[in-house]
Amino acid sequence: MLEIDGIFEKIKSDGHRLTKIRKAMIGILFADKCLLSASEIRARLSASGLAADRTTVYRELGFLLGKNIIKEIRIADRKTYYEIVSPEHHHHLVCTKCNRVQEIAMGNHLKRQEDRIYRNEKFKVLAHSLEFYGLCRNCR
Amino acid sequence: MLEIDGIFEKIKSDGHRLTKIRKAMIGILFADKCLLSASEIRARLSASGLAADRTTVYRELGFLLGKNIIKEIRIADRKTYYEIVSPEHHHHLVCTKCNRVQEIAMGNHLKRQEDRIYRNEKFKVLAHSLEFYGLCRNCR
DNA sequence: ATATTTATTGCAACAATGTTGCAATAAACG
DNA sequence: CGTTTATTGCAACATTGTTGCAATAAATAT
Repeated sequence: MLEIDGIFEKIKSDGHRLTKIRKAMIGILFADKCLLSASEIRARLSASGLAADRTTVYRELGFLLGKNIIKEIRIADRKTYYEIVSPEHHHHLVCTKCNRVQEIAMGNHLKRQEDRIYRNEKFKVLAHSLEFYGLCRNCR
Repeated sequence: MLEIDGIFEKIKSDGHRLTKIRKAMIGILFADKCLLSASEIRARLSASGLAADRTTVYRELGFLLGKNIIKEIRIADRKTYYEIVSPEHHHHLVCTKCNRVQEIAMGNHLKRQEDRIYRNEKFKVLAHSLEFYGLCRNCR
C-alpha cells in the first residue's frame, strides 16, 4: 500500500469525504515533497483542470493541518508554505539566491537544547522551527 | 554614549535624516527589546502623539532592515515581528498559551551544525532562524 | 439506480498586511 | 532664510486569509 493511500484511508475512517479537490491537494503536496504556498497549490489545481476557490484551498489546508497530514512553514520571504508531514523530522536549507529549498536532518542536537531549556528556564518546548538561509551548491 | 545615540549617529553619517518618526520608531524598538509587529509599532507612535501613515511605517521598517538596525522574525501565528539587532545573538521561546516571548542564548551549537552542512552539502549558511514553541514557566 | 444526509464547495463580502506612484512636506545644509 | 532632496501622506492597488450562507456532491441507505 502506498503511503498516500494510507492518508486517504485515515480520512475516510475518520468520517470525512474523499473529494476530488482533497485528493488532488494531497496528491500535489505528496508528489512535490517540497514547500508550496497556498496560491501555488491553487495554481497547480487549476493546471490539472480542477479550478478551486481560494476559500476552499485555505479551508482544506486548515483541515489537513488539523489532521496532522501537512505542516506549515514560514520562511523569511513573507510567505507561508505547506508540506506533507514526513516521519523523518527535518529542517530546511533555503538558498537566498535561487530560492531552492532542500531538506536537512539534524539528529537530536536540538533535543538536548530543549532539555536544557526545560531545566534552566522551566519552559516546556513542544515544537520548534529551524531554517538555514544561505547559498546552495550551485549559487555559491 | 547610549547605544541608541550610536544608531542615530550612524544614520546621520550615512547621509540620512533623523526625522521625528524615524527617531521615535527606533526609540520604541529599542525600549521594548521585544518583538513588535508593524501595526503595534504604528499604534505606539500614535499613542505618543506621532500619527504616521501605514506606508511610512513599512518604508521605515524597510530602511532599518537594510541598515541592519532591526531584524525581522516570523513566528507561527501568521505575523511578522521586528526587533532591534543586538550584539548577543539569541533565539526565542514563544509560549503558545499566553503568547509571551522570551529570549534565549544558544552558544555555538548551531555554528557546528552549519560547518557540518557546509562540509556535507556544500551549502554556505549565512543566517538562520530558530524559534521554540511551548509552555512557559507560568502556563505549564 | 435513486433518494437522503450533510460534509464540502463557491460566492460575496470583508479584514489585515504590504506595495507603488506622485505630489507635498520638512530635515539638513549653506 | 533659501535651497535641496530625503522623507512623508495620500490614494489606489495587490495579496493573503476569513466568515456567513446557499448550492453542490460524496457517501450511505433505500
